[in-house]
Amino acid sequence: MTDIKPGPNPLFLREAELRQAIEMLFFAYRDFTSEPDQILAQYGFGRAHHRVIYFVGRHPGITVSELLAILAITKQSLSRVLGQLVGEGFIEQRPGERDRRQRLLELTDRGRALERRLTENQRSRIARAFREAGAEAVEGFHRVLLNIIDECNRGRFDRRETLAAGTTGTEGATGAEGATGTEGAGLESAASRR
Amino acid sequence: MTDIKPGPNPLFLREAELRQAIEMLFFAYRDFTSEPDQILAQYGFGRAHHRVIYFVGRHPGITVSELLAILAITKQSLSRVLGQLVGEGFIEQRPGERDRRQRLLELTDRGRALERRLTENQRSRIARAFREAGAEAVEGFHRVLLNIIDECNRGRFDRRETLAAGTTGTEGATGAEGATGTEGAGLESAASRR
DNA sequence: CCATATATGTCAACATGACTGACATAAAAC
DNA sequence: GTTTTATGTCAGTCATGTTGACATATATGG
Repeated sequence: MTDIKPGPNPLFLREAELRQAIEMLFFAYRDFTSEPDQILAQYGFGRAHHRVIYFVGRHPGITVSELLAILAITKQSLSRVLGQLVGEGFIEQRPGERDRRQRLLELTDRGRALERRLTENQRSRIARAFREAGAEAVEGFHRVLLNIIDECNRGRFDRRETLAAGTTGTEGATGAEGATGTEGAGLESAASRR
Repeated sequence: MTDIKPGPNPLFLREAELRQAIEMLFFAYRDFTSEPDQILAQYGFGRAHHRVIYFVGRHPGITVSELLAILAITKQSLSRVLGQLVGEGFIEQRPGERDRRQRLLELTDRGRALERRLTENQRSRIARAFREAGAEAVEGFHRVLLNIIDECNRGRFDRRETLAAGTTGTEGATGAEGATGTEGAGLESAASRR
């Protein structure tokens, strides 16, 4: 009873540990999204807009299909928010070069500004948490979180790809290629889902 | 720390690391909730019902106010789902002893069965992730996640309390007291919020 | 005892973001 | 030249959140 786990019942402790993790995920995700939500409200946007802005910013030149695969929502749902974002000048569309049916998506300057404003918030929250928890904890955080994610979605977090995305640099015209490569695996599973 | 980051630009890597964490939270939370969502759909329920069932199960005898403070939604929103759960026999209400205005909430057998079914799913996902990541990683996971949570909500995860909840055992008639004690701090902040 | 505060419930209206189903168009592919 | 694919769109529904106003029962403090 003095310190931790002189335990009367290790199963109870394990139970408590799992329950705690469940609740921490709930509170962490809620707190993590609440500040951006407030910013978005100023623009008349919601969390759905944030997700679109985020992933378009992350994968410049992404196609609508790829975006749908990442978000795992219907095209009708995406259409509403994407339409607003394009209409209000946060996102630009341009036809694909090889396949002119595609509408490649990209942030405008205005979109990039909003993206920075929104993500900056979350980034600093994470950065603070990482700093306070220490490098070793960060490693464990990654490892556990990755294992919580469905196996079919873990491909998005391959060591190679993420680092590559950061080091290939420009992120401009080549973005489409990068996005296609990154989301290839995910596309299939999501496509089969709906 | 030794063999990682031979990197060309430590700022880029840090950027990538933060971005990766943001995305992992997104995917992890989505995958984490999707299976329970499917089960809930069979009952005509949604995620909101899950949250109510979960926290009532976790704090038997909890008051409506306390539940509102945890969920951080309006009483009108809660009323709808709570009304359904009571109406369909998943949750029971009884007047408070000291304060008869209160409606103390408790799961019925039926409610407990659903709670188990729902949470079992998430618990095994977390358990698997913990097992595959290792004890050290779990420690880091906890530390980081706790730091992501708003400071005012971290009180819910005091070492003492969680373990106490696990070791006090019975979780029956004494639940009301336990719940009141556990959520006391959180109540104020949320109460002042709306 | 009466006035006020608190715990809870309820009605009504609305916004967001998801869903399904059906249909349309342009371009690619075979 | 038919079929498939990428995308868009119309129309309706549902779940879950919101605000605002008001009702009721009980507690609490002069």
